[in-house]
Amino acid sequence: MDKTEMRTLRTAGGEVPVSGATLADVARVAGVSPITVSRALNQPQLVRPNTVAKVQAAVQQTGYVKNMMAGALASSRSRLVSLVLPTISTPIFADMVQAASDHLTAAGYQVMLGLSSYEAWREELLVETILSRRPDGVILTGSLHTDSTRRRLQAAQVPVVEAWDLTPSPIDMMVGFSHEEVGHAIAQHLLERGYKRIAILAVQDPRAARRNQGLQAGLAKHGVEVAALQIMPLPSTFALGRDGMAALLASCPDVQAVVCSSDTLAHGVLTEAIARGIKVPEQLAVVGFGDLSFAAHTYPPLSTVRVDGANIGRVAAQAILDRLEGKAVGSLTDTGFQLLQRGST
Amino acid sequence: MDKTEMRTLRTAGGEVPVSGATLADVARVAGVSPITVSRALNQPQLVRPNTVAKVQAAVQQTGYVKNMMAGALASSRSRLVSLVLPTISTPIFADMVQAASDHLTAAGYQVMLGLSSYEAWREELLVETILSRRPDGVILTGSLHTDSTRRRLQAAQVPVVEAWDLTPSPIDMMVGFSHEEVGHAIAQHLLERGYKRIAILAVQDPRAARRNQGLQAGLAKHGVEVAALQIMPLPSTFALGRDGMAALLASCPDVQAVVCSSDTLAHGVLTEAIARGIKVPEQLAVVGFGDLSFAAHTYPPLSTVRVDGANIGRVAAQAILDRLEGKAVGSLTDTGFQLLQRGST
DNA sequence: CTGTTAGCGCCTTCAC
DNA sequence: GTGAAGGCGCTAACAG
Repeated sequence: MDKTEMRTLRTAGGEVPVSGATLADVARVAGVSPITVSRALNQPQLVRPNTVAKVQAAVQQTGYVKNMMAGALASSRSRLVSLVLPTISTPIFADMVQAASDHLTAAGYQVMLGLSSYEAWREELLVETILSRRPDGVILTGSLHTDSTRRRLQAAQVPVVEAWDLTPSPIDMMVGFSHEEVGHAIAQHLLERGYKRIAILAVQDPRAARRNQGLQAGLAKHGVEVAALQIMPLPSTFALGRDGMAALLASCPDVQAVVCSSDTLAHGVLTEAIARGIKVPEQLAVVGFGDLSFAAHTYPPLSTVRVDGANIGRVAAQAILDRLEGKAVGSLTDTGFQLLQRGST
Repeated sequence: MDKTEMRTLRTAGGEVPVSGATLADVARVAGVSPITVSRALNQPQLVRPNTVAKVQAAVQQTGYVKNMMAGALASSRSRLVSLVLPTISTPIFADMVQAASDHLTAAGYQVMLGLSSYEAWREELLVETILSRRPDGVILTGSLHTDSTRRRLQAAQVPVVEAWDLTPSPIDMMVGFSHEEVGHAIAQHLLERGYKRIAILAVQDPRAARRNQGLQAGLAKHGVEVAALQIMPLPSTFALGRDGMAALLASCPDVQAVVCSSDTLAHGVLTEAIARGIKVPEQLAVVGFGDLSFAAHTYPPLSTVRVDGANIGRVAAQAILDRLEGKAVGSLTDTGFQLLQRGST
């Protein structure tokens, strides 16, 4: 039996071999060439089973751990996909990350996370750093990026998905829905039910702003103006919903419907209303936005625009993977949304 | 003016240089050697300002993007830190990731994310893949890992933080608190207030189980047994809280207090109670666990065990960074917890 | 099926 | 302050 030079580390649980073995070490132990080890590990079907076994034994013996940094450099394939988003504290974003991560991990890719806090300059810095890792794909949030960000991504010739939006000129691919259309749908929904004094409670998110524009445009067509507009600082929280509702009531005590930029906010509005003895939906309608399972379980259940964050994550990841495999991929994918009426309107 | 070979890409916005420039290309344009470019970019203080300027100009001109893969291989410093956790859908975990990510990004590191869905075998696979990237640090969740995971991490000689727990034998470093103590604190809190028929509603999380053990042990000391124990499948949701409460009431209609494994669950319990006309806290006490700002804003406000996820993230990240800079770091950091009484007990 | 050769792009170590 | 040589660990391309 070969005696490879193998340092060990004394720990509570006994001796542990210190990883430092390279492909060459494994090859020496297995009595084959380095490239054969590489193939036995990465494309075993190209190697005789017998040889594969010898290599696996040698891997065990040496405690070899593959070095993907070296692999990535040699092959220009990093097996890394970057996700860039404003925050993961919003449930729909968390759902998306979870789904994208699961999908990519299953396909043998690893996820790099970049959080921009809704700030374009941070996103720009993140993208710059991210590209220096030569990711095989980048998934961004929304369609608002600095020119520099767009240029860099294009120059990098890396598959890019802009998620959560649908506009005519993507950097590369887009997976999402039209926020203006969401606004229109809400307008129609409320008008059909005879609501007139409609207020908006939103955080400072550019996509929420676009939904609000859609809503206002939709209402305007029927001669209705928004009764009150309350913009809150990020991030969207339950407490903010309660505070925002209080502010809204102060400026417009006879409001009939409140449209919120998130379910979290809407839940706060609901709670504030109930705490004040306002009956929902008899005296007040509340509309949320998101994908929280609790929207169906609040008391009373919340009407909401449902968008499937997990699906967006899955589709975005798949778009990257398809592109990497050379498959043709549409540049615009509409994941749609659903206006669900429940107990609050 | 040098005419470097520079391919361009025709896009909607005009011509964009295709990144493909290397250090050597930049060096050629700047009229210096590659190593000088490297220094001008990474340790400018070692290079004459004049030279730095020339290099920066050449970088602009060539559209050079640093290749950290090559850099990592040559220097054995990846500037990558891995976060491994069960899910990011739980608000306290999301807070932790946000804080750790912010801290690491500010220090020039990038974050790799691994989600294990509370499954040890997934964590094991993740750690294996992660180590092949040669991260400069790894932050895990909890203290329950397979032997193989522990061994691999030790062998890799990489700084490791196990977050969210505090047990006597860390792999390397630990940042968290004792879940048994949380249970004890809750027991004491409830007993002092005269509660006798105490029920537990929890998801299948090993740390929640440890809190429950602490609670049961604390109660047992005073001769009190748990009136009902309801374990729900993961993940913890608002809806699950309502369902769990319903189940609890079915098996124990006269329950006086419900202790939940998360605020989300507790909020569901609260809501179910209110929907049934049960008065909180007059007829029922509810205790949550977490760091949600809404715990203070539910109706009525929720008593909860507050743990600061953001702080855990920050401290864990800092522990990794300190270790990388050769500073001495304690292996056990107790981040503590706070039992906050509000309107629900 | 397996091996040889030749880099990938950068940084370390030493020299000047 | 700047440069030359060599190598980090792996894989592409081509032989055999």
